[in-house]
Amino acid sequence: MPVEINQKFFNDIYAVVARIPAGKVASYGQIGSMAGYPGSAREVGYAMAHAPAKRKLPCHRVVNSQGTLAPEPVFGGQARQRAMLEEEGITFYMDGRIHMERHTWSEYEQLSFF
DNA sequence: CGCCTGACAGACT
DNA sequence: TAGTCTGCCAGGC
Repeated sequence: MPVEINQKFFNDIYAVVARIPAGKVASYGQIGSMAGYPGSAREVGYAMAHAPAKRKLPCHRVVNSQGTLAPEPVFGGQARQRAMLEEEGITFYMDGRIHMERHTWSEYEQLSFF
């Protein structure tokens, strides 16, 4: 069994990120809280930066609370990340920020009531 | 064990 | 609204 990420923190973070559905986004802080580590937004970002490709995590759906995209070097540029999100149905404001109020992911939305 | 770094967040000016 | 400062907490040295 390969070594990879043994840290429970990272594993828990990745588990939550993997559950983000297409067409939805979640902030770093939100992911941290849902994984059981409130106030660890920066660690979530660190985890994404070291996320092994094998996990196939939708890290492009994890954005900061302001709705702005990751730095240029990530995802091959913000335009690239934006394109991926738009393909999933995410909409943006004129200034380039994500329409957070409309796309932020809520666990409850996973429950099918109808 | 101490100090710096970071794909953040929220408060403050 | 934008720019700056401080708090977070694990990882790397």
